[in-house]
This record gives sequence, C-alpha cells and structure tokens, in this order.
Amino acid sequence: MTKSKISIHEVAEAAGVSKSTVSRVISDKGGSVSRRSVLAVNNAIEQLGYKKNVMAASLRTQKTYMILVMIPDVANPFWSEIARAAQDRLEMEGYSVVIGSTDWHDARETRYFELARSSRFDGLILNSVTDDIGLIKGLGVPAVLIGERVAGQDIDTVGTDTMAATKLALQYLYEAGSRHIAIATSDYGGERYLSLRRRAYREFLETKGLAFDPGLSFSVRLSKEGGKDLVRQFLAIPDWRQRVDSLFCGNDILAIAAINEFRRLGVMPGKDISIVGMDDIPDASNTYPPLTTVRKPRQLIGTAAAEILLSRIKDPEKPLEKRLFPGQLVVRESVVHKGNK
Amino acid sequence: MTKSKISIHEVAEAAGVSKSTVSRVISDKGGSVSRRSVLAVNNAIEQLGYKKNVMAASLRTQKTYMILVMIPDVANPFWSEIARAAQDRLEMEGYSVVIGSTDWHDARETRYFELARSSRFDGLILNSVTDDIGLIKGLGVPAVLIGERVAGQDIDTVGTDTMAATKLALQYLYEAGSRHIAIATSDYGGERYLSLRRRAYREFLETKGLAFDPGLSFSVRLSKEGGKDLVRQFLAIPDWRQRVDSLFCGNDILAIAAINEFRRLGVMPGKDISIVGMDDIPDASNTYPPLTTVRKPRQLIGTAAAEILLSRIKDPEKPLEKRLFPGQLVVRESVVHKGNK
DNA sequence: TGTCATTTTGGGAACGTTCCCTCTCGAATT
DNA sequence: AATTCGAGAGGGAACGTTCCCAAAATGACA
Repeated sequence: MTKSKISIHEVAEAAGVSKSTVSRVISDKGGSVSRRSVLAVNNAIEQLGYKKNVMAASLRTQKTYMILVMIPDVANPFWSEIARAAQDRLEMEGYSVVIGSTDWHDARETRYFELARSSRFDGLILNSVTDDIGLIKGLGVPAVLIGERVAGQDIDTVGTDTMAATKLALQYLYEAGSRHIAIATSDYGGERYLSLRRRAYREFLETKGLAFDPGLSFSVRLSKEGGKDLVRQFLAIPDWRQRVDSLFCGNDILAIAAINEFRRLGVMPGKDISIVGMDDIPDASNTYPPLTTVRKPRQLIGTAAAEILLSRIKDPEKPLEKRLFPGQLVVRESVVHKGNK
Repeated sequence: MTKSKISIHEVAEAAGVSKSTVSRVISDKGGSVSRRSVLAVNNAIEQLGYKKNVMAASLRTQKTYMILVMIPDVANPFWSEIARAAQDRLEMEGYSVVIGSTDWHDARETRYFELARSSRFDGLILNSVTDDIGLIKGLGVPAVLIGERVAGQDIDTVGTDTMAATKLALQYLYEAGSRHIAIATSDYGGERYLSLRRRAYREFLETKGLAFDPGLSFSVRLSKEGGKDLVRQFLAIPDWRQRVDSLFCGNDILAIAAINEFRRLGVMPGKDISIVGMDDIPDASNTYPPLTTVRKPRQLIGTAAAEILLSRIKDPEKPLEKRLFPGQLVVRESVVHKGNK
C-alpha cells in the first residue's frame, strides 16, 4: 500500500539528491536546478506516489492558497452566484475557493471567523450577519465585504447601489400609474437607522410629492415565511383596494412568496395589484405572473470582490476600495399599467 | 500592534511555565495540569492576545478538523440542503465544514480533489461528476459518496432509492388514470446502462402490462434549459393529446421549467397534461400549478452521510456502509385525475 | 522523617516543508 | 595557468505545535 509515509526525504533518497533540491523542484519558485535533477526528482515522485503536505509548506510560507467565501445562505441564488463569480476569478490566479454557509446564524459565523483567524486562508470574501468590522479586521486576514450596509467603514467593500436600485423600481411603478405604493422589507440593524430601501422610499415619495402612509410600510423577514406574513398583514388593511395599488418588496424571495400567497388568496398580481422585487434571482421568471424586478449584477459583484481581494493580498497597505454597482430594471408581468387598463 | 509574533513560547515565558504546559492547556486533550498553571497560562494568553496556529498543530497531529462537502451545484436546493444537514451534524462533533461547488466541471472537481489530497481535510462528503472511485480512494482521505449510481462500488455511500421513488411517481400517475406516461430524464453515464429512473420506468410499464413507446422517452439535461427543450420536443409529437397524457420528469428543476414552458405555450399542466417531478425542492410549491413530486429526504441523507463519515474517520477499517432512503410522494396539483374529470 | 505512588512539569525530538548560507565544480576571462 | 564567476547542490535551522519520556514536586502513609 502506498501509505502516507512518503515525504520529501524519501523522494530525495530515491532520486539521489538532497531534500533541498527536491524542494526546489516541487515548489515552483524556480531556484536553479539542473535538468538531470528535475528529471530524477519527478521520476521518484511518480514512482513513490509522493504528495506534498501542504500543511507543512504553509507553516513555513504562511500561504495556503485557499480563500473562504462566507455567505449567509448558499441556497439563495443571489449569494451562490456571487460566490461562483468570485471563485472563477480567484481560481484563475491559482487560489482554491471554499464556501462557508452561515445560514444567518451568529454561531456559524463565529465558527468561520475562528477558522479564518487560524491562518487557514489567505483571504476572505464575506457578507457578515453581525457586521462587526473590528472583529473582521482583527482576524488578521485580508477581507472584502459584500453589501453596502457598512459603506462608511474602514474595510474594502463591494455591493449594489441599493438606494438607486430601489428608486428604479419605484419610478417604474410610478410611471405605470401607481400613486399608492407600499413597501415591504426587513429592518436590519434595528431602529438605529432606516434601511437603505426604506430611506430611498421616503426620498422617492418626497420627490414625487406623494404622502407617506405609515400603514403601507411593512417590516418583514426577507423569506418565504415573511412573504406569507406580509400578505396577511397587507390584506388586513381596511379598504386596501382603494388605499394601495402597488407593493415594492425588499428582495425577490419575498416578492415571489407574496405573489404565490396573493394568488392563493384570489388576488391576482399583475392585475389586482402590482408587485416589484429586487435581485432578479432565476426563479423570478418562473412565477405566475413572472416577476418584474431590479437585477443586481451578481457576476460583477463577485468578480470585483475577487479582484479587490487579490490586490489587497498583494499589497496590504493599499488604499481602501469601495465599489458600488447600479441595479437594472427587468420588466416582466407583475405590474399593472393603469394607462392601458 | 499585536502582530503575529506571539507563539506558545511567548505565552510560556509570560506565564512562567514551559511550552509543554502551555500546550497541555490549549490542546484540550487534558493532560493533567495544576489549577495554578491553567490560570497563569490563560492569563498570559489573554494578555498577549495569543492565537494558536492551527497549521502547526495539524502538521503534528494530522488532524485539521475541517471537512469538505463537495457538490455539483450549490444553487440547487437539493444539494445545498444535504450540505446543510451534514454541516449541522459535523459541527456537533467539533468539525468545521466548508463547501466546494464543482458546477459540474471536471476541472473544478479535480481542483478540489487536489485540495483534499494535500491533507487539508479530515474527511470528504461528495457527489462526484466523474465517479472515479479509484481516484477518490487514492486521495487518502475518508470519503462518503452521495447518490446511488455507484452503489456497487467499494466505498461508503448514501442516497435515495431512486428506482422505488420513480415507481412511486409512476404508480400515482397510474392511479390517477394515466395510461400513456412519458418520461424525461438525463442519461448519465452514456449508453453503458439505462439510468435508474429509466430502468424503473421500463419495469413499471411491464408490471402494469403497458406498452413501451420509445417516442415517449426523452433524454434531456436536468436543467431549466433542458425543460424548454423537452417541451419543444414533447409538443412536436404528432397528435400528442391522443398519444400521451402524463409526463414524469427526472427532477424538479426540469419539471418546473417544463410547467412554465407548457403554460407559456398555452398547455395547462394539471389540466391538459399531468406532470410529476422528483426531489421536492422548495420551489416545487411555488409553481402554477404547484408541482406534485417525490420528495427525497435531503435531511436524512445529509445527516447519514455525516455520521458515516464520522465513524469512518474513527475507524478506517470498519466495514463498508451503504444507506438508501425511500422517497415520499408529495401530492400537489400538477396531475390530472381522469376519474373526476 | 523516610518511602512510595501520583500528579505535575520540562526538555527535546518530531511533523514536512522552505529558506538561508556555504560549498563545489566547471567554464569563461585574463 | 591562474583567477573569477555563476549555476547547482547540500546541510541545517526554522515555522509552531504535540508527544514522549524522564525528572521533580506533592502528598499519603507508616
């Protein structure tokens, strides 16, 4: 059996050279070594089935060539596509990427932080549940954050311009003739400040000279369950057909759940009520009716995160980088057009 | 600045003990050490902000406490939920889990294999694209396979009893009055053997004394695109309304795509045609109409995989384990009931 | 107070690499 | 023919732990 025992020493012996020479051959740093030696070493490696122990190498070099992408929910295409894009880019540079799914659990996040701290990864791309920047910086590992909640902070960041994206959606509803727009989103970060979506909503109403109706502002979790909740609350509005004609949802998961729940209860989205989501996840085109939404450029975000991380690894002292991408309206069929009614 | 330099030595010095004692304290192996020493060491650790270098420890102990879960598509809820279940179980035992997404690419898979081989992980749970068992065993890392394609092979495996699950679906269609059942699935592994779903289909027809019509057997990719393809081919069957009344799809992604495409083309699933899927992914309940399908017990599969891996790590010599779970019919609204017509 | 068992401690080797430094040897230059 | 040079090779320290073993401290008991 070719069991674990083969180290650089055995190879050196078999090839008739020193372990230093073997090291030169296998670590492609290219210290000068003769053709003869290279051949002999490669031969011995083949023969013995030698496999480099990366742990030992990492101990010496402090490089692992592994990157951790830590996201809240791998099952959400929004996150998994960002991860995939980042992975593509990072693998081009010789890094391997693994994904950590926190499932929105603090405990899991902590666990991954612990992992990251112990010098197992050369870098970190993450969307943090807790957003404790101090903690992240304390890890001693180059890190790039995804999402703009922490835009003001002292760390590399890439995300979408959520406020602009929100206004894009609202503007579309407005142009379709809607004047009583409801909003449903989560209130991340407690009451300390309004969520960006909500802030954009307020600003938008003001710009258009529309009144703000607190009864049309829903705070729910951005999940399937949140969608059911939302519809229940929504339909409980007295006289809702008079009072509200459209609904902006904080993300597509929520919007899709709402669409399905509305339909189940006999209210037809795209006909009785307008719904717009945000993200443009793949399922957005599978609903009935298909969901009009604002696409976030997942590909770009992932790639950008990877690139920023790479340059940060190369130069830890380089100036902070923050990149925000615009959203893009994707028109489908979940919005009523009043003009054409 | 508390920069990297703090090792076990510094701690030892600060605590006035030897590095051996420090080691005893931090590696919770519990060699006997006095209360006084424990206190002194913990104090010093706190003071200096010492953080254990796991690489070094791993080098010595050959344990990394990391597990790689390698799956083909992290965006497919089927896989991500298995991963999550496995993660839950493994974390209970002190392991950390990272996910590798191969996206069905051989190159990525190879990359992860390389990673696994270099003793970075204590174990591996995977669904392999290539199913090269020799390769996997050659990694020298305990591994558990997911899926039953390789059931005959020399490696721990857990999966669903796909043939039984398929028959469950077919039986349901049969009971609903369907006598002309089409099947659409992928033909993994070339022509060497029929896919399990297809084999179950043939057996089922035989049992019921139904004729096999090659024109009702579709080979497509189990993806959204595959679904569009499928519907195109399906509707091209001359006189299809006479010739076929139901369609079994190899997985839910395919079935959902087919539902949407059928509806788009004016054929109403659950009314003009029966459709049954397989997996029961979350979106199966979001389609219009909601999809009747056979649920695969993702939770159980993930947990079982984790447990088998754990015991394999503990005892590399223990006998091979293979576990197959039954599927479960989930009735929704995508099947026509001929009796009640 | 001495003996013995038991707990606690420390020194050093080991894990498998990389890296620094020195040394050799043959070729090129003078 | 003597000197210089550079490519190639080897020896050993270092990375930061754990583990083995022997030594020292403690305490129980006679």
